Amino acid sequence: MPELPEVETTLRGITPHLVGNRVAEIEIRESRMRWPIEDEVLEMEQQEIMSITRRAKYILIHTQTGILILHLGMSGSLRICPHEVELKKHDHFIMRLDTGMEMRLHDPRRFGCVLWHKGDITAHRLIKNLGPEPLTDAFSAEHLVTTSLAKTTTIKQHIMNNKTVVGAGNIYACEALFSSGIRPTRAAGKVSKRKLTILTEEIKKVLAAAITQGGTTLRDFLREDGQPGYFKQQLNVYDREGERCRNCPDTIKRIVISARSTFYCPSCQK
DNA sequence: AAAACTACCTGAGTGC
DNA sequence: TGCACTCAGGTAGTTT
Repeated sequence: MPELPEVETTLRGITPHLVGNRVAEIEIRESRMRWPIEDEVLEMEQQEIMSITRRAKYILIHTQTGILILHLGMSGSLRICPHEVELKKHDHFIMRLDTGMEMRLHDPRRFGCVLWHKGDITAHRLIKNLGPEPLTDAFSAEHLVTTSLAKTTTIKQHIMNNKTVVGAGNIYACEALFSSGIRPTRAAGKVSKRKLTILTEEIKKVLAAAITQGGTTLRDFLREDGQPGYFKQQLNVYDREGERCRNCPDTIKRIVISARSTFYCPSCQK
């Protein structure tokens, strides 16, 4: 499952293949995704793709009359390949272009979605309540301090909440908390303003670094051209239970916070 | 209103 | 080799 850097990497990878080209054919091979893929997406056929943007982990493919909203869920990926390449199991949605290439949505767990939307995207039910983008000025230390005020929920849950900030998935939430020296279990309202300021910057830094590296590869994520990302080798705590901290002699611990594996260093994170 | 919980689904890995 | 079990990157929708 792709986190924000993987989604951004995917978006950058598919854009040159799609933008400016015409959709020749849409094929729905399996409509049972998080929500059914409706036949209304066929409206894309014969239309030119104008641009591709992203809001949180939603990829937005714009045509003249509407927007295709894609989400990769936990196991989704997009591939660009020539029409002749054999389809794989779990290739559920195909967008064929007039160039002879096509984009395929592959998603074994089917937690992703494919929706067609007409009109103002900011008013869409999935988009309208989202918090700020992490890599913009809208996500500031002041914003994190304000939203954390008096919160008794853990700081990890708080930064993973899409209303606080989007794009801090499980891996990068763990990593940013490590870099900031904050224990994931600490109540959000009990983290100092100084630490929240550091955390704001570390969330930006870890996401930006991962995007630069082309996203982290875990299990089934492949970039759109099939090449793996290279970020995993520089994770400090995620999936490193029992291994030595890269910053001190202590050992990385694994705990569970709201059913999600959480990794931290007991010495470096207070 | 906020926090906690549930649901969606397949496949990889582990232990017996 | 097979079976039972646990776990996995997300998040909308429901319940407390």
